[in-house]
Amino acid sequence: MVKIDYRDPRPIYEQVVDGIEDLALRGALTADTQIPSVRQLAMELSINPNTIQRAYAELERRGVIYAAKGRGNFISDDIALLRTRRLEEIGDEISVLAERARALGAGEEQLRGWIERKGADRI
Amino acid sequence: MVKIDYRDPRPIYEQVVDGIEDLALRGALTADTQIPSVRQLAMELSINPNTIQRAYAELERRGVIYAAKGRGNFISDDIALLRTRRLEEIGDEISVLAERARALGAGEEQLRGWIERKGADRI
DNA sequence: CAAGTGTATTAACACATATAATACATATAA
DNA sequence: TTATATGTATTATATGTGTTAATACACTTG
Repeated sequence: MVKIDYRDPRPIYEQVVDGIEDLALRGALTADTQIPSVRQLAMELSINPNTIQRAYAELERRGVIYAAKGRGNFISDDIALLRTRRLEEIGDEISVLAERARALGAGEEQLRGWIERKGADRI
Repeated sequence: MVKIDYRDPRPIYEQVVDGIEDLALRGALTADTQIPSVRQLAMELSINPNTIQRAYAELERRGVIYAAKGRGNFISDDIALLRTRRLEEIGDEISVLAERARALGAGEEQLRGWIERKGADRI
């Protein structure tokens, strides 16, 4: 479901949050799909249940999942809205970086080069 | 010289590092310019000298400044090299973000819009 | 009823950040 | 030389965050 990278300086719970949010936004997890229970994912990743608990609480706060006491946690509907919001955030980040790059002397063609498709296009 | 934002979650020493590095890379501080002494900047920002000490040590490690015992700290030469390196980093960040945006369904014209000049062009 | 679920609480530990109080060596100006 | 300002190092303390640990309770399902 998710992978923890211990060389990543970010806290574990944040990696779990981002990992599951990413799966949901990209459509790998569809609406109302059940995700692993707190204890189950804690076992799988060999970390404390409280840490998963915290990650799930944050995912619920963000509207990525909803919790049903006694049943489990499930991917939320309205993922499309979250995806739109996330794209806006990414756009803002790119704009800020572009502005900074210009301040350091980057040219327009250099900027265009950075957003060109990079990786080998696997079919 | 630098401003501290206490709503910024980043540690103080990191804000000082980034602030001075930014001034140097953008040319607001030129080579061999003396920057405030450890105690002086600590007074000005109302923070502990040890915190400035740590920031300056990091700036020296990055090659942004050099220290002369008994004299003070000064902006390094070879800022041009650092600027090039920083631009490469920004380029990498933008590429990663662009890739993520595509994965979430962003189109090419949307990506181009994000890197277009935004703020009012002050002359 | 039993097992699995979410949720809450309290304690303990590790680590990073920041402050505080000194101390020492070096450079510069009086 | 002396006084002052500089960089640098050390030790102690406090605080916040992240994480683990051990429970406990309420709810749902078979």
